[in-house]
Amino acid sequence: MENSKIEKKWQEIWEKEGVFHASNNSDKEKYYILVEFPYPSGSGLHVGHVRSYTALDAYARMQRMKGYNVLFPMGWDAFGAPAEQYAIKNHIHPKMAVAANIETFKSQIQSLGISFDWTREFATTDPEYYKWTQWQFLKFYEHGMAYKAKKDINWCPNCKTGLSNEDSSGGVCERCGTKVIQKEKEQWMLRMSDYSESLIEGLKDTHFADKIKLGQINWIGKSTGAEVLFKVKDTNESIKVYTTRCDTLFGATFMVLAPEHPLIETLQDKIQNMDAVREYQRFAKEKTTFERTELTKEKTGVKLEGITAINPVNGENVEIWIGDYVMMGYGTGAIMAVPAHDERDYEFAQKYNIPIIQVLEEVTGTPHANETKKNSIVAIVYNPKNEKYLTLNWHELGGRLFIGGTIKDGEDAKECALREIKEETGYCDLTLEYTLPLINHHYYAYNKDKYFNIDSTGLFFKLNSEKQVAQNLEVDEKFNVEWVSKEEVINEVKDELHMKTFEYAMHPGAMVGDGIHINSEFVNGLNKEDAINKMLAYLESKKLGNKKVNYRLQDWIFSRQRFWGEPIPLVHCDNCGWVPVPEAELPVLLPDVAEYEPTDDGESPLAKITDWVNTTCPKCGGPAKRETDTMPNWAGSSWYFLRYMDPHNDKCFASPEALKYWGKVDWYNGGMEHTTRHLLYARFWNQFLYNIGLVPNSEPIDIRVSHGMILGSNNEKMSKSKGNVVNPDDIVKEYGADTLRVYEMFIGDYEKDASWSTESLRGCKRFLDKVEKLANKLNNQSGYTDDSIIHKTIKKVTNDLATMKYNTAVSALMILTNFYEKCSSITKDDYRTLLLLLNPIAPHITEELNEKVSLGEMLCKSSWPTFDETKTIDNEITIGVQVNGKLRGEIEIIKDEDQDSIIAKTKECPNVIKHIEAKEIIKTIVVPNKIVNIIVK
RNA sequence: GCCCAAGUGGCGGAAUAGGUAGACGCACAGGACUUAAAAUCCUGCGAGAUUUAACCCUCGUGCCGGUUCAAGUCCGGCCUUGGGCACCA
Repeated sequence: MENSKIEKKWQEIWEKEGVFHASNNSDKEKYYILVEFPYPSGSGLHVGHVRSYTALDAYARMQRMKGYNVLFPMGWDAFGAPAEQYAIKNHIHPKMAVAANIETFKSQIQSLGISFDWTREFATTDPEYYKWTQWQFLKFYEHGMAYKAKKDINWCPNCKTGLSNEDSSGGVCERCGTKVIQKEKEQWMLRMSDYSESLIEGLKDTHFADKIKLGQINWIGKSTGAEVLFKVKDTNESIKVYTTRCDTLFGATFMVLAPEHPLIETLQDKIQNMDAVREYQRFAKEKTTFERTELTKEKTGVKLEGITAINPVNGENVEIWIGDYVMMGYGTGAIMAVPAHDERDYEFAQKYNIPIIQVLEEVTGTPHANETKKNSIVAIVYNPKNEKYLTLNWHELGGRLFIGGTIKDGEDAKECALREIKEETGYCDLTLEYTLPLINHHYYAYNKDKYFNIDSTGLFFKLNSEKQVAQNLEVDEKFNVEWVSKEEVINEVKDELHMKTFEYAMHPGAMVGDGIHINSEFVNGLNKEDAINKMLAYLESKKLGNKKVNYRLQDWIFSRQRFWGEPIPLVHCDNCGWVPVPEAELPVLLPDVAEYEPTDDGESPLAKITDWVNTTCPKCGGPAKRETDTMPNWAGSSWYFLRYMDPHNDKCFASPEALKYWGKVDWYNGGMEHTTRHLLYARFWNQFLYNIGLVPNSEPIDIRVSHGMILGSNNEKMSKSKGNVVNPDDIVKEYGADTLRVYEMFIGDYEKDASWSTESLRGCKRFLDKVEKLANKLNNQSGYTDDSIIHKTIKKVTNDLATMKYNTAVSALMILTNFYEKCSSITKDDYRTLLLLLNPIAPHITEELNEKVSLGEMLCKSSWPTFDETKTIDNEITIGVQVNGKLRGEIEIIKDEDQDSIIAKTKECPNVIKHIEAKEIIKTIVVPNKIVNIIVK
C-alpha cells in the first residue's frame, strides 16, 4: 500500500467530515487536551514536536472514541525576537516571515494526521488575538496591577532590550547569550509578587506532577523568618534586617547592607570613610556588568566607619559593613550577620577578622540524670607528609579515638590540647589550623561510674615535624598510638563525639545544624525551633521585630524594547499622565513599516516611527505620545488556552458560556523548560482574571505533564552544527506517518529523553506490515478467538494511553499481533478490535484496513472497545516455586487453589524434590497466585 | 554548594501495594526460501562453570551495608551521569 496516498486520503476525509471539530454546544462531557503551541521557527517541525503532538493526539482520539467532546486545538506563538531579527536583515515586515513559517509548520503537522481542530487556529500575532491581550493588560492597569517604575533592569547590550529575571538567568541573555548588564530604565511592571502565596496555594487545586509543583515552589522561594530592628547608635535611624534565624541573634557580631542601601545616603555625613564606600558602590555596580556569575565569589565589603548599630537583645555594639553579597532586591537589603551559624557570614568574618560567637551547639550522646558538667577537648592531629591522622587505639576499652582530655582551671582549649597530645603521644611540634565549634556531649564513664555532660572543643592541628618527647601516661591509660588514613578513621572511629569532631575538621566553617543554644540568655538550652518562637515572642513584645514571610518571586518586568510584540496600549499626555487607549480603539496595531533597528539609547524601534507615536490624548484631546515598549513574548502565551474555547469571538476574549463549559484544561503537555516560567505566568494571569470575575476557575490547568527530548543518534541534542538532525518530512516520505508515530511512541518512557534510532524505526514499520498482513487470514466466525489476550490488551492499551505509557501500549499491541500471526485464522471481531486499539497511534493505516476488509464504520467515529475485567484474569496460572528464596521450579495451579493442594504439587516437582530431600522443612510460604517459597534447613 | 531525576543485556527499554529480572523492539548469529540478494519466516541470544547434549549449578539490576521467607523495588551510607537554582539572609 502506498503510504502517502492513503494518508492524504484519510486526512482529506477527516477534514471534509469535520470529525475533529469540537462543539461548544454539546451534551457530551467535555475534555480539554492541550499541547503547547510552537514558535513557528524557520527551521520547521522537529521530531520532538512529533513526539508530544502524537502522544496527545493518541489520547485525544481515544477520548473522542470514548464519547467525550474533546477540545484539542493548535495555534502559533509567533511574536518574538527571531522573526524580528530576520525582518531587520531582510527589510520585510516580520508578519511575512511568520505567515510563511506557519504555513510550513501547519502542512508538516497535517501530514502527520494530528487531529487538531483547525477551525480554532490562531496566532498570537493576529490583531484579532492581540487586541484581547492588550485589553487584558488594561485590566491589570485598571486594577493597579500594572505600574511603571524606574528600575535597574537586566539589559542585553546586544539585543538592546530589557529582560526579565527569568529571561536573563545565569547573567546572560537567553536569546543571544550576551552578558547582561544593569541599566536604569522606566519599565512597565506587573505585580506578580502579590500573588506569591496564592501561586503556591493554588497548586493544591491542580494535579501537576510532583516535580513540576516542586519546581514552581522553589521558584517562588517562600521563606519564613523575622524582621528585626537594629538601632544605629547616636542617631534616630535604625536598620531593619530580615532573618530566618532570629534564634541566633545573640551571635550577631556585624551587619551587612547592600551597597545601594538608602541608609548610606542618609548617614553619609557620619560615615568617615565615604570615599571608600563610594568606590565600593561603583565596584559593586561594575561587578554586575562583568563577572557576576564568574567563579570569583570571594566575599568583599567595606566597613562603615563612624557608625555602629546596637544588638537589640543584649545592647552590644555591632559593626556595620556594606557588601555585595547582600542584595537590595530581597528582604530589606540588610542582614544581621551571625558568622558562627551562616556559611557566608563565616567567610566574611574570617576574611575581615570579625569576632565569631557560637550560640548553638550540636548535641551528641544520650542525656542522663545527675550528670557532671565539664569542659573538654578533642584534638585531631594531621600529618600532611603521609596524609594520616593521629589516633589512640584503646582496643576493647574504647576502640579507636582521637586525643581527648579535660580542660583544667586556668587553661584554655588550645593549651589543654597541646598538653594532652604531648603527654599521651609525645608529639610537640604542632600548628593549630582550626578551632572547631563546641559540641555538647553526654556520656557514661565506666572507669569512674559517672555520667558526664561536656562542652567539647574540637581542635585541628597540623604536625610540623615528627619530633617527640617521652610520653607521660597515667596507670589506667592503656592504648597504642597509631597513625591511620582517612578511610580508617571513617571506618573505625565509632565514638559519636569524636566522629562529629572529625566531620567538623573535614568541613571547617559555620555550624548550620540544629542543637541547643548557648551564650543566649533567655533562649539558652532551647533547640532551633523553640528558640525561634521564643525570640519572636520577645521581639514582638518589645516592638523590636515581627514575624515576616519573604518570597524570591519578584514583580514581572513587562516592557520590551522591541518591535515585534504587542504594543502596550497606553498613551502619555503631559496634562493627564498615562491614559489607557479606549476599548473601542483596540487593538493598537503595529505600524506597517520596514525598518526595525533598535535605537542605541535603548528605546523601542517604534519610538522612531513618529507618525505612529504621536497621537491625541483620549481624555483631554491634547497632543500625546504612545507607549513604545511592547509586551514580552510570554504575554500571548499566558492566556491562549482561554481563547481556544471561543476563538472567533469579537465581543470579548471568550464568552462566559464557553469559559464555563470548557472550564479548566484537563491535560496540558509541554516541555520541562516551560514548567516554571510559562506555567507560572499563565497561572498568575488566570488567577488575576479570576479575581476580577472574568474566568470561572482560579487555576486554569488540571494536569500538567512534560515530555522528554528526542536526541540525535549520538545521544546529543539535535542541531545543525552536529549534523544529527532528523527531519520528520523525510521519515514520513520514506516510511509513512504512521510508522513515525508508532516509533516515537515506542521509543521509550515518554517523560524521559530518548535518542533517535532509524533501525528501531524499521522495527515499527515491520509491525505495521504484520498488522496489514493479518487482513488475509480473516475467517467468517464472530466473537473473539481468545478472550483472555484481547481483554487484557484492551485493558492495557486503555490504561496506558491515559497514563502516558505509550511505549508499553505499543508493546501490548505487538504482542497481540504476534499472537494473531500464529493463529491459523482470526475473526473479524479480533481484527477490528486490534485496529480500533491501534487507531489512535496509527490512524491512517488502521482506517484504510478497516475499510478494505469492510469491518464497519470509520474507526474514529466508532466506540472505543471495552473489556470485561473477569476475562482479564487467568484461571490457570503458572507460579514459581522457590527453595530458600531461590527459584527451583514451576507449577500449574488453578486460580485461588487451596494451599494444601499447592504444597502437594510443589512436592512433585523433581527439581524441588532435589533441593528439599533429606532436609527439614521449617516453613512454607504460599503467596496466593504468585509464588511458593519453601524454607529448609 | 543546594534541590530534583536517573543508573537494569551489545543497544532502546519492560517489570515497583516487595513475589519466576530482562516483556516488546533493535542489533547480532545460525537455518529455511531464492540462481543470488533484499524482503519474509523459523531458531538462538545476560555472564560464567560443566556437559556429546539436555537438565542442572553459580553469579547478576552503579557500589557498600541493612530489613525480609523473598529486594531492581523498602531503609541507611556512598559513587557516577543528566537537569534546575545559584551569595535569597
